[in-house]
Amino acid sequence: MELLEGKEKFIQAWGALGSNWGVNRTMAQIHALLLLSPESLSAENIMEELKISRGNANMNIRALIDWRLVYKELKPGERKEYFVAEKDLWEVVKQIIIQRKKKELEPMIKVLDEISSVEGDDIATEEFVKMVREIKLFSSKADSTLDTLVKADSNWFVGTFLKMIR
Amino acid sequence: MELLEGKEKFIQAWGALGSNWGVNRTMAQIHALLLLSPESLSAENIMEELKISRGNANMNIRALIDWRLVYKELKPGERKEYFVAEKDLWEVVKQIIIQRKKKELEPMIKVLDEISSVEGDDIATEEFVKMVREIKLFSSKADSTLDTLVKADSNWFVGTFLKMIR
DNA sequence: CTGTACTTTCAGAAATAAATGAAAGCAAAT
DNA sequence: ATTTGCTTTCATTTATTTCTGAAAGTACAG
Repeated sequence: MELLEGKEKFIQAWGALGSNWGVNRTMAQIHALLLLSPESLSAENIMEELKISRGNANMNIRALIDWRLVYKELKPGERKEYFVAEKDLWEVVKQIIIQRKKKELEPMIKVLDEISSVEGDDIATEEFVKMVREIKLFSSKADSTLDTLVKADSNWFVGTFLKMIR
Repeated sequence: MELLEGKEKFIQAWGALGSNWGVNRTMAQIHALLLLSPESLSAENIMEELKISRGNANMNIRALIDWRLVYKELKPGERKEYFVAEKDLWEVVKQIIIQRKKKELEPMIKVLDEISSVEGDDIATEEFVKMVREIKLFSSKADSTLDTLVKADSNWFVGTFLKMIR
């Protein structure tokens, strides 16, 4: 296989994967391109390689920076901005967990808290409250487990955990 | 808060959560409704409660069954089909992991295998292959870790794991 | 201050995903 | 063999998300 073909395939695949992970296709493709690129790339470079518009490139680069999956790099003497991907995949996964936990899990827990104060003395209400409490308990556990996971370092994760769990 | 209002809020929140997890909004709402419902519901019931069309209800119930998050229940003497949600949340999470791993992670690993055979003796190719191998290694580790996780039982997970990890 | 080299914004266009509802399928009941 | 009660399909419509490109913004250089 040719290098160019391989690169192309990787970008496609990473894009498809990302689009199921709260990261849109283009965002993931930019990340893929940067992952494969040993040197940093400019917005211009990215637009050309992925054949996307300036606006699209800009918006998604910024989003990647917000997610801390990409960093800005300023070359001395140059006005243009360059970008580098976070290449430590464990760091990438961690960031995604952190972001999505904040955006999804935490609001859910808040709602569960609110609705567990439903009042009424009938069976239906009791059952509802019981279920909600159960879900709340599970979510809280998931939340703290993820916190711990995120604090754990990469080597620990891939090494020790795997052994322990077997 | 009123029972009805609480129910409504939960369905909304679960729908929003689901829509970020490869489960579309309506699918997640149906699941939420069934989670809250101590008895099984018919397609008709679901259509009414969520105010959705027959086709929509049917398609999403089907999908939930495919994901093993909902089961069919046939009441003796009745022609109509009834549905119940999987209520063990750890089971729900497990199913989602299993399905998404199959649909996303495994194809990614396949692509990584393919493209790690890129040929060429220049620096660029070498760097490409190195990066791809690294990603492949990480993905395979994630894959087997998830396998192990899925095999572990709920109590072990929420209990022992949490203690161990601290 | 003015030009230059960039980055950011955003209204509208295009692409994609999801929902509708009527028609077709299916199988138990008569 | 036909009706009846329900499920499934799918072409069309509707909603949502993403992308474009031109215009506006920013800031350094001369």
